Amino acid sequence: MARRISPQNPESRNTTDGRRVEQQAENHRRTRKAHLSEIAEDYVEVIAELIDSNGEARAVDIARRLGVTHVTVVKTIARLVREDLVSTKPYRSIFLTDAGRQLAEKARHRHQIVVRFLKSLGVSDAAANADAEGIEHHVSAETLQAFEQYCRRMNHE
Amino acid sequence: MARRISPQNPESRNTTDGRRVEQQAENHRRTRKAHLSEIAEDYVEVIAELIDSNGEARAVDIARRLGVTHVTVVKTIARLVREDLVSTKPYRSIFLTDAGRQLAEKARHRHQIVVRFLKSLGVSDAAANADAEGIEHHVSAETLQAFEQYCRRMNHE
DNA sequence: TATTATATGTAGCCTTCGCTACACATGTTG
DNA sequence: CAACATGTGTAGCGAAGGCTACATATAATA
Repeated sequence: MARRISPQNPESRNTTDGRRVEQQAENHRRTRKAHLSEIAEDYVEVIAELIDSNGEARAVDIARRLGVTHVTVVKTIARLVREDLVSTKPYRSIFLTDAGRQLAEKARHRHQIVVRFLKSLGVSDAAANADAEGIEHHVSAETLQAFEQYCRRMNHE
Repeated sequence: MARRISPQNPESRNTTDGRRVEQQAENHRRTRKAHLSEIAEDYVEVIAELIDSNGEARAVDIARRLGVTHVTVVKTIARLVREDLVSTKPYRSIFLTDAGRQLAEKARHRHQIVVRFLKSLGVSDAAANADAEGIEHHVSAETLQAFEQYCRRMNHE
């Protein structure tokens, strides 16, 4: 029976390795935390879209666009109100605060860049749109800039 | 007071628009669902790493690498056992099933491609590693292929 | 305006990932 | 082998996103 190589010992715990492991942990922590913001961004993005096209954002429409029930929307909106991204009044539609509008703008901007970038790479429209939905939330400023640069290079030949 | 543009009417509900909205909803649904697999992939990836380097994967080591407590690991591992990705015995370390090993291999492969791709684009090592952690789970087969192709083009000068 | 259709809200449930605190098993070492 | 360190397990909590079922409010229309 294969027993422990380095038993009960927190793996090869030299400092170099420890730092690498801590870095890895930090990346995972960041990614997990990002997940909370992702949903917030999706909501404000959709809300901004709806306000632009319909003049207002109603819970049912948000629900339809996100593919959830209106109950889920109501609950999540409550969180976003707590976080001061949107505001509501009972039985009235949903508004963005200044912070919410800013976040929506940022999200939309990033989203567009990612889509454009993927298309420039030769990815189909459908896949570009689908993948961007997931990717956009995990792109650092540095990477986003690299995406933009690539698009520019492609356009200027 | 601004009243409804198109009151009580599920937005401009012509068929064309309806299809677009349904597509958007579907993308969001997929992205949300992906989140469950993400965590599974992170776990099997780390477990595979640990088995390679240490000969075994212990809960504490997984915890350290993912930046969570061992309790969280134990709980999540229970789910992965239910999903037949890993197997355990009380007070023994953690093993991958065939399905788990396969998933780990796939995840690792994708992860490497994404990192390599980002670096080829000119992104720093740190950012490439950090962003890949989030991006890798949202890259479709088609996009992954585009990434690989780009890397190949870069290497062949 | 009364009826009906649609939107919003509330109650209460599930699941998942987090956590702390404490109990118990296993390994290491004097 | 006893004592101590370290790893594993369990109880019980919170926050979030999801849901169904039902109640209530608002809007459209006969």
